[in-house]
Amino acid sequence: MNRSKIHKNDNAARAAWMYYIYKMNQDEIAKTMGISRQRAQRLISLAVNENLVNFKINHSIVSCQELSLELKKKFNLMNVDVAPNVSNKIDKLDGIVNLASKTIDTFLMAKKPMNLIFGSGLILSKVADKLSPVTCLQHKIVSNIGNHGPDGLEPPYFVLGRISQNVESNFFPFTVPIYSSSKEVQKFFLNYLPVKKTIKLIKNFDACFVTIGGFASKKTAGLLRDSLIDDDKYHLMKSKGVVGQINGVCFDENGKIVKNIDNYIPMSILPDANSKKPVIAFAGGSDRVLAIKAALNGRLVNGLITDEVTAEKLL
Amino acid sequence: MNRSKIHKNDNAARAAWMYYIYKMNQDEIAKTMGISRQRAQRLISLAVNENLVNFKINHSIVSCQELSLELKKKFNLMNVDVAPNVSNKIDKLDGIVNLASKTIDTFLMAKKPMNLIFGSGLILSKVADKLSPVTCLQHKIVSNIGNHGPDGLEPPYFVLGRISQNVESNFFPFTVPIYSSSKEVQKFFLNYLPVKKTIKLIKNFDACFVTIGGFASKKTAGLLRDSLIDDDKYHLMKSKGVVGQINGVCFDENGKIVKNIDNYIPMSILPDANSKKPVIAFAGGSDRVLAIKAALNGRLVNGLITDEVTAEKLL
DNA sequence: CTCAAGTACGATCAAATACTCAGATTGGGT
DNA sequence: ACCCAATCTGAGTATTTGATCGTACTTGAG
Repeated sequence: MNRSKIHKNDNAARAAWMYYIYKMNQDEIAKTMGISRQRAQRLISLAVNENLVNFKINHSIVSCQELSLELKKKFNLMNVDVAPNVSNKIDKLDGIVNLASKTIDTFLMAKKPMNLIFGSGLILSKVADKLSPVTCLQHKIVSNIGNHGPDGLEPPYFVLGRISQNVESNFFPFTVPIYSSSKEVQKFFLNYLPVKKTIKLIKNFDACFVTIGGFASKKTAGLLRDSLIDDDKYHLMKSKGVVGQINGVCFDENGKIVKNIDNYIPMSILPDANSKKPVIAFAGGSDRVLAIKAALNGRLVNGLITDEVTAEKLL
Repeated sequence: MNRSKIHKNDNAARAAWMYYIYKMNQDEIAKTMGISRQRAQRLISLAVNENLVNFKINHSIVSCQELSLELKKKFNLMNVDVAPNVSNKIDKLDGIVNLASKTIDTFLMAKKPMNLIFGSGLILSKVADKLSPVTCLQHKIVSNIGNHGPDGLEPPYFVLGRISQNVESNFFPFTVPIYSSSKEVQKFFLNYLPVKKTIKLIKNFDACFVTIGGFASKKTAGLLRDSLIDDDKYHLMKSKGVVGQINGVCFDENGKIVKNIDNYIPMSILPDANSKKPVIAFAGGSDRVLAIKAALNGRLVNGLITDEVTAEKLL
């Protein structure tokens, strides 16, 4: 955030304050600030786009509330949030993204220093874009998924980088490949000092946020779609019973991690969800129900933010 | 909150969610919910009026931020919040009310059981109306100002009652007069068992919220305006150096409590602001600057929520 | 059952807001 | 200093939202 942007945001926040809190209309705001009405309109819309304005609906929509309680009970979870579903027109993910970013905002605002661990995935990267601008130098923000793909490529969702667009904090990327193709490579990285340090941070986590990837079809398997694995590997994995993955770590329908996949040693460190600390998954969509259910049953996570339809299917 | 209202609020919340979170327009919402556009509009506006929608501006407007830091330092305060000022057209109080209700909302949401003490005053009653609907049976909500005036009249701002419109909790009114006119009356109430119990709750407070009343002129002296005292008493008090009051307890320009006013024994119990617990005043307006400054100097409170102009005058 | 009072409804219109485009301004690079 | 590109601006216009009003429906008392 550069200086001029801060100055602009200041005006935007002021305009938004007048609009949403004082309920003034754009004409009045324009007059008060000595600008044109259009400019006032643009400031307000800027404020909304820059996530300076938070809309919170302060009423648990009964059906979502109920779903969330049932999920909590059935899978013995710590945190569950269910976003209302609407029509198919609206991207289901938006609701999850909104609730997720609120949750993370809360952690970021906390005064107590924490190690906050972030995985990867489409939802998480959208969430990162939607975080409220904040400075929280007390925390450490750590990635628990490798920062390069098999060919040295940058993986598609560079979550930490996106977070740093909005949040001023201390960032610790995980400088390993998403998966190693040999034990030698794995060994090297596990003994590489910067990596060792990051692993220590991850193991001392205070909260962890991940997405759950599906495996049902070629289209829904994120790993394949993002060219992190090829067709052959995809089929090999399926034949070994893989139904989903978190940060590249594959698991079967019971949530048991599937090891021994040739040339595929996932490097991500998944925090222990049996601890008292939250390990929250953001995931939804009917093509992922199986994967989510497996992850919950295997207690790979202890919290879930999802949407109404998915929640119903999980029960 | 009766059953039908809850049901209605449920739809309202859903509509508001679609409008503010999913950014759908009223036409789309109407189609999705199978209702007319007008009805959708009315639901959204209902949601806003019922405080189901919270607008939070997530950006410390730089000048307000600075003022708040300076105030904190100058008066050694725990919490300070400054609402941006706009034009004279807009009621200055609205900004204070907004920040204040957010603050109180936070306390109400807390899981830890607390004794929350509420005083009286115009701002506080507006704040009460603006609280988000919530159930918090873990807390005790206690009044520390008497619930009847000198002639048995109900005082103008029945804050506890207004809070209970929005908040489901345990309420403890303070069943004494705002002030006693004789030591006998005072003595009776202080020994009256229900009162003793409430006093105990007040002394064990976890947070306390009050307003600061001015005394500068007949118009600005709330006590007089609300017919709790008469002209004679007002002049008597002024002659004794009174510049402001909290819950009817009068103090001079150093924030020292003025006692020995004939036939006027305020019954309110002001919590100790030298403790670590927050005692927060909601107050603003140029006619109250003197009173606010006195209260801060005398450390009758340890936190303040005010507006930009007042903050500047305090420095 | 009937009537009156109050509430809800949707059509219509006025007001407010969002978008578009063409000209103006700014700022970085040579 | 000049130029180009990018951004910003305000007028005009399209879209969306809010308010009014008369009708229809609901409710509760008699």
